[in-house]
Amino acid sequence: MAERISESELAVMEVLWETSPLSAADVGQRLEGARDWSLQTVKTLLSRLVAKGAVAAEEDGRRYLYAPLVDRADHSIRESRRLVDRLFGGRVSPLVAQLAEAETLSDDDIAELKALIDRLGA
Amino acid sequence: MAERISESELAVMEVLWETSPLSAADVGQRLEGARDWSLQTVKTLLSRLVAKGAVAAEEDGRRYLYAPLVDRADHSIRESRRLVDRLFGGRVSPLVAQLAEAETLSDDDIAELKALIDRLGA
DNA sequence: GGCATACGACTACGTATGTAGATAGTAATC
DNA sequence: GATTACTATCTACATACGTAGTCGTATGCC
Repeated sequence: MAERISESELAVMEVLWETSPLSAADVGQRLEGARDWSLQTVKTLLSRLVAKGAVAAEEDGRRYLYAPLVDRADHSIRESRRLVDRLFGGRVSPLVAQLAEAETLSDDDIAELKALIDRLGA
Repeated sequence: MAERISESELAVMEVLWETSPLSAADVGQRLEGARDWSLQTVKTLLSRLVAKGAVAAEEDGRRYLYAPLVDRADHSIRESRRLVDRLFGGRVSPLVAQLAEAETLSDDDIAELKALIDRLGA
């Protein structure tokens, strides 16, 4: 359950987080446009996710319906923590500071952050 | 030059960002304790980094001295952007909000962020 | 000059990842 | 009942990554 989810696998998870349960064909359909994958590729990713315990496969006749077992927020947090730990010594403000300095923070981002911090600090 | 730097490679980069240029043996020495690697492993990582264009190897007699070509801040930003884009739709505040909610933000973090945001918003 | 040592280059090997083809079973259709 | 279509399973294969051993050569010491 603590296995990492790769980038391609994440695209599949996104679909399942959006709607689930879905069949492999459904997932493939919803990925069209976003990813140029054959259905086989989607199926491989799904079975790897099942093997990793990130997705549940429930039998539905001759096919499976897939649903996420990993919570989206949990996953995001774990990955974020990893990154903050690896790159910023575990401190969040340097991350924000560097993004700000690189001008990759929009005014909206800053306003949202301000509101958030006000709430946290209250 | 835009090649990704893997996790193990990052440990090597950290050493070089700290001090450079260094010989392979120097790098190995400085990694003792942090990573339980043989010197060969360090050398392999160094040559992969050179192949990726992330590290320069300057001849120094019969050995090389290695120095980073990639800037640390640049690297951190690129990786952070990737993560924010992949997991939070490119918006930073949800990242901070989720970390806050998961209580992985210390009071110090929050204070720092507050100061930072105040500066940015000024 | 011969031997130990230090160094880079080449090779190795298991696992993860990205991407997909081939195959076999089953259900539906003619 | 035979053909067709859909599904999952198995197999495949290149590249990346983690980790390291071997080899050849140059160097320094005795």
